Amino acid sequence: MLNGNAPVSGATLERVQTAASELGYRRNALASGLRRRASRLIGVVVPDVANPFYTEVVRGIEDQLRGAGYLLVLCNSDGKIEKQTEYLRLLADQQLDGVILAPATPDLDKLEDAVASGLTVVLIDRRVASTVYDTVTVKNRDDARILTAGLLAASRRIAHIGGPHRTSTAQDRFAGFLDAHTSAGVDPDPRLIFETDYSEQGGYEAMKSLLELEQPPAGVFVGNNVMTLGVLRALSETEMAAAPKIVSFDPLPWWASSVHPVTTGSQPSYRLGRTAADLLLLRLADPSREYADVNIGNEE
Amino acid sequence: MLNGNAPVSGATLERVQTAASELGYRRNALASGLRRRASRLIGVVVPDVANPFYTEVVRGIEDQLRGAGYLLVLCNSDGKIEKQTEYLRLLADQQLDGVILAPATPDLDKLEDAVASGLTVVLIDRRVASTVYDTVTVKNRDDARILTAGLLAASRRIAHIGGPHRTSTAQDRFAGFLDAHTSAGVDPDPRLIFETDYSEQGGYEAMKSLLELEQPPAGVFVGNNVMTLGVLRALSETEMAAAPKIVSFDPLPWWASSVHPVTTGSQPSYRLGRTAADLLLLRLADPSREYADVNIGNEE
DNA sequence: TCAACCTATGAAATCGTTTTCACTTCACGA
DNA sequence: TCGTGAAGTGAAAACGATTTCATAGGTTGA
Repeated sequence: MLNGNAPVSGATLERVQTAASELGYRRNALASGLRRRASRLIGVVVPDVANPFYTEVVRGIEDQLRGAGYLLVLCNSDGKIEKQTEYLRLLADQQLDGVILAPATPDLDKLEDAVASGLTVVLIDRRVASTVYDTVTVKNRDDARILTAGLLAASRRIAHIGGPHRTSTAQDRFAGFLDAHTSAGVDPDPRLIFETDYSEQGGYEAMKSLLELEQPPAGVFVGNNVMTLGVLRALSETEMAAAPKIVSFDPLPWWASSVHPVTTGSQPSYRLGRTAADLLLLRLADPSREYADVNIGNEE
Repeated sequence: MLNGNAPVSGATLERVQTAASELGYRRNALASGLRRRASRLIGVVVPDVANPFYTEVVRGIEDQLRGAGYLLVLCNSDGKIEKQTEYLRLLADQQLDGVILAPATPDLDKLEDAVASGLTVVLIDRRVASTVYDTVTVKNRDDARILTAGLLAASRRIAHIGGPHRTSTAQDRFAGFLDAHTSAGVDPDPRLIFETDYSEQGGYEAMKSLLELEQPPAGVFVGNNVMTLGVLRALSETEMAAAPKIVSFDPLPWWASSVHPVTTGSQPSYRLGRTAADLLLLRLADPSREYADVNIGNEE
């Protein structure tokens, strides 16, 4: 009755509402949700909020959700499929209205389960092999190509430290890396290509290996910010006449002022979050809507 | 019945449970919560998740809550009392079991409302003028004293760029700053003392003012990490023979490798989060428990 | 054998909303 | 004046779990 759907007259409605506010009445969201089959809660599952990239994404989601009266339930999957699955299950149990998910793997099965249990899902950052989800990603391939081209302008020996090849982001960024080489007519040296797990330690070890080569690369393309932290650590441990130039995805605010300056594209993470929240709200309003696949650039 | 509280025999219970899992039965948390008057949801209200300090705190809370089967509802107050109040109200409406709050102001009234509406509250980071809350803070005064003493060992002209004096953290850190001066027998120069709002812009402007002095300070104590970003920006815009030494609260992982190195105490933010979550779980288990006021040091 | 007691079991009430439904009242046109 | 329709009202059902309650069944000791 208090949600305005009852066919009561204007005067009565008003009397009820003033009485309600005078008595300090507060609607019990649990009871309301049980009846309406909706909880006004949106889940967000990311690998790690401590990563500034995802932090900004979460921040963008929250700002957008707040306007629509939703609250945000935060979950860290640590990039592990088991944690992700467990969380999705928990979120479905809590009757969440929707979930914004940065999938740990492009594995579809687990996602299908989630959707089967009634969760509305929007994917961010990483793509999966399916077109039945709203998806928001950034221009990985283009940006990687541009960053790599910058390095190739100075030297032909460019290394690549990338994330796990099963993730679409790592694939796309590597593709951009190769694109730039093709354009420049350079054959990438396979000894300079490293695949790690997007971790600080992975970046550190890869960079160590590179520095131990007889002829270290003149430039290094690093696939994300966390690995770059490891790369910088490796660099700071090594004395060198000329350190390789570093370019990286996912900027951290301070990289310009680092001893070893890092060049990055501008990752529009905050906007990624807002866009994902928008898409989710749109789908909740109209479930039969066509699926959107938004690719966020750096323009604007 | 499915929560084990019913007086059913072992055999029957087991049969029901296997049947339930075979049918893929999932408990509806809304219905369960309505009846039990508990939602298995814990709210976290912080000024800004995009601040690495709070990010780590949130991460710690989440890790701890997950083990206990709770989910985390994240809210950014932007340090504004209105947003904080609105969120607390929303969280109470959602029948959250408890809230971990970094209070925007030491203002008690708004908090009392929240508690009156049935929310169990644990305070973090900032203290309020009341002893009826579990509180977890860090050793602000001691750390500030130690950091300042380090600067005073090199020079007697040390500046202070602090947060708003109404926050307990800013008060404590300033007190530590003064402690160090007293110990060293130095009178702080009031022209070197700045109070801002814990913002990047505030830090930037304060540092600009300092650099325009005839005799800039030899060292600067900065009250938090965000202001330090502004301080570094100001430094990078200015050519100097000898830049002032910077010490700051709340480390960012890269400050050691910055062009202008920043010295910090180690802010045990992750542990702060875990401890707060622990306290909240303890209080939920035993509401008549004595209130705890934990001060986390850097030991271990 | 029977009373007394304990345990297992199914039915029913409850949590606080929202929604449906049957019903009354009133106005209007025939 | 009566019938039709619209509009407002209050009661009751539903959401899905938990808790209480009464009852049935079984066991034990006198």
